[in-house]
Amino acid sequence: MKEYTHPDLSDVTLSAAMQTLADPARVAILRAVIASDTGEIACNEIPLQLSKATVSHHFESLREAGLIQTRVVGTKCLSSLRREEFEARFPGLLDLVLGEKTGA
Amino acid sequence: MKEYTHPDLSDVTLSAAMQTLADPARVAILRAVIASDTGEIACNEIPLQLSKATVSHHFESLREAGLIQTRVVGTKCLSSLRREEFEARFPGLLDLVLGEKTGA
DNA sequence: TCGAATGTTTGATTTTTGTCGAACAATCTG
DNA sequence: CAGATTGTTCGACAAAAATCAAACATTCGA
Repeated sequence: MKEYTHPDLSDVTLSAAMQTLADPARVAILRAVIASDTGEIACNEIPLQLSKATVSHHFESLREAGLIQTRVVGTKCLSSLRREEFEARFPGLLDLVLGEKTGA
Repeated sequence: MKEYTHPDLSDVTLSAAMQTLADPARVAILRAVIASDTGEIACNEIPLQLSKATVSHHFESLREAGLIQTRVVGTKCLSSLRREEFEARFPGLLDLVLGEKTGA
């Protein structure tokens, strides 16, 4: 549908990353990505009671924070974690967030 | 001046902690606390161009996130890190934030 | 080619956050 | 006690963030 741009991790500030990860909805999205069979997930497969506009915005936030990358496949766009890159930039942060009990 | 309450770290959510640490001004306060000789610092000793009302609010945020503890000494109140407790609750998080280059 | 599926974008609204000045409260000191 | 010092609290306000519905764009499939 459109071309997505993915920032270089060196351009992502810790504050920005923290802010992005501070929202439970976005963490839920990350969990859903990980829980998927393929490691990729489409916007409409997210288990959240949010409008698709809102979900789209959250995906954009995650993209800008260097947490996910998105590719277009037909009419859908599949997002996956940029785990290694993010880990290299902010060691331990992602595991800390994902390891937490849901809802925390 | 007043009695401060400090939450049990088990009542602090990761989201709340992340949100608190996502603000550069609050991180700057934490750095100032650490850089102090005694490990304690008063509100008015913070190297920030912010009104005392704003600084007071930031201290409150840090307190509610379990990051600092504050005690009253005469007319001033001295705040110090709850480093071990916070570390036990969110391992690695504080070091991640403090290790980052200023301004990030 | 037409309709269905999938997201994005726009415009609007509501909430939350950061900020300040001014008034207030508590405590020390002279 | 009077004044100075140190913070807190109270409005107020602006900026940012989260949210939605509706309109739009793109692509797949029949």
